[in-house]
Amino acid sequence: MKQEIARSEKQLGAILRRARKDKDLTQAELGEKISLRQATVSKLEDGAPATQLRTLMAALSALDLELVVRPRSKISSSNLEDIF
Amino acid sequence: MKQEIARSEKQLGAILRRARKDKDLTQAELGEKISLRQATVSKLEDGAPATQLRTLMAALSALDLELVVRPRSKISSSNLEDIF
DNA sequence: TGTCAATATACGCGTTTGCGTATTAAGAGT
DNA sequence: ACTCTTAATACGCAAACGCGTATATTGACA
Repeated sequence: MKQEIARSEKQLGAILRRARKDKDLTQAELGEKISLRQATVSKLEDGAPATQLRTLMAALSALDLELVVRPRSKISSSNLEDIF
Repeated sequence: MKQEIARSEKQLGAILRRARKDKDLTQAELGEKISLRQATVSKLEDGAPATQLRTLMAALSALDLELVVRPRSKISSSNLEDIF
């Protein structure tokens, strides 16, 4: 899986949605794993800015993902190393 | 700057605190940049689990950081220190 | 076009945010 | 010990969360 960059709640939600679908899970199934409602997963993936950190971390955990914090790259869409 | 891994709100808060100090900013100064109170920055860095995504993303932006979502590595960096 | 699965949205509720304002506690240095 | 800066905590408030429950709405496909 490619490393996905998120600089906004919307981007983060989109990444989570893709990751969930890659694992062939429905929002309800993911919610089941982490004791959150399907509706809550929906809002998270939509990128609702007031979503709680707890919700994000739970989803990441269930999807076997982790966060990396790093300095912003010059080019947002991709890595320079990938180009050259 | 090395890439820091966060699997919990607490770890995320600790990373943000280090990044802020590296840039010689006080909580109040960081708050000023993103129109959040010093108290709000304090809670974020403490790893309050119900902190809003908006708050996280704003802080990352002001610190010129970005998030990367990736599959979990086998051994987390925190565990590495315990082993060696 | 109709059906079914999946996702988005709604209501009332208890909880917690971030707010303004302010105070308290902790750290660093002389 | 004292001072100055910085960080943590407190109060009351409006807003939004995630909850249970339930209902739209969407999308895919026979």
